[in-house]
Amino acid sequence: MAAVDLTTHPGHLARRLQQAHYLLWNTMVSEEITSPQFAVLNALVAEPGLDQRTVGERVGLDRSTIAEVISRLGRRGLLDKVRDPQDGRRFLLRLTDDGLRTHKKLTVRTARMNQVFLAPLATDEQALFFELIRRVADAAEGLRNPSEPLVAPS
Amino acid sequence: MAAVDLTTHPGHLARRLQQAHYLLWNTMVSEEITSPQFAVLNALVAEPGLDQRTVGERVGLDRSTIAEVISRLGRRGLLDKVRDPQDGRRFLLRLTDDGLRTHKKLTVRTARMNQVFLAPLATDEQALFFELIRRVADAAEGLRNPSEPLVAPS
DNA sequence: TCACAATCGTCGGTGCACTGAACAATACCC
DNA sequence: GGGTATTGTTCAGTGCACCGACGATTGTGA
Repeated sequence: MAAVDLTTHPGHLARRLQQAHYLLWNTMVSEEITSPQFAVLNALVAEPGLDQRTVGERVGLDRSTIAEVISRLGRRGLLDKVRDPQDGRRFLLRLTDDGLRTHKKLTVRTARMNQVFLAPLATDEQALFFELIRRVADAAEGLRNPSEPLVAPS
Repeated sequence: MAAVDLTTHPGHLARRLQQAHYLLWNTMVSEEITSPQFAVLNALVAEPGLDQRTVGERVGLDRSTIAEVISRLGRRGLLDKVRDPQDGRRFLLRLTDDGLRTHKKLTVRTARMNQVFLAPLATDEQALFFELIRRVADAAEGLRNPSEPLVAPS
């Protein structure tokens, strides 16, 4: 009666998109390393020695989640945690040689997977796909922080 | 060095999009009922008396996940599970009055949330947004079933 | 200097999502 | 009619994702 068409609900579409990606990742990239784990490896390739919180910021994960992901990567021997001698609250993170190798290998496979994933779209549509999703995600992300005012509050 | 730009990775974008949606849903729709739970309510408004597996199929959840979601909705008194007298394996699902009321209330709020969520896009861009995501998700979903052959195998 | 606030990490709790295995009920086929 | 396959549900295990609370460390201001 009053039922709604979920195909016009962005949340539902986003969930389905992620499921589809999860499926393809598992078959084409790795069954061991997940996509968020790869994102963490990638962040540490770009900026070795980051602390945990900053890595979470880079890849878009909160403190609790990033702690678990990092703990799994550490258990697999892909990264090292060392206390920051300058600031005893932080752990400095750095990839091991194994971590670097893994990142390199997965980078190749991920590129292949992305091609397959985006194959249904023409090249210009792919660019649009990225842009539209990014705009929506950025805007919603912006609603989270109460928009730091341009003028300092009294 | 060999780090990759995650903003051109559809999986990463999909994850961020869903996080953004989760955030907005929590603040604008409900802190109790989640988006997948609403999808289940909606499926049962459209087709009362479905069994668990079919509901999962409608909303895109596997058997394990749908079982948990339904168990939570049942615990909240939003739906009833009854053994199918015709087929003792199934449970027939039906919303309670409370479930119907909840669905109605959330439908209104969800519509408002979708407007806010999609506000960064012009109307024609929103249509494109839906179409592009749906095409990618459908295609990947299609890869899952090994494409039932048109000609029966020997 | 010393109390107070901010920051980093951890822990507990909830919920989504998948796989693989087990179990019960039904359907099918000889 | 009875053995076998199929189907619906559940359970155990793993992993992502959030929140709120807590302890430890650092930074700041009176």
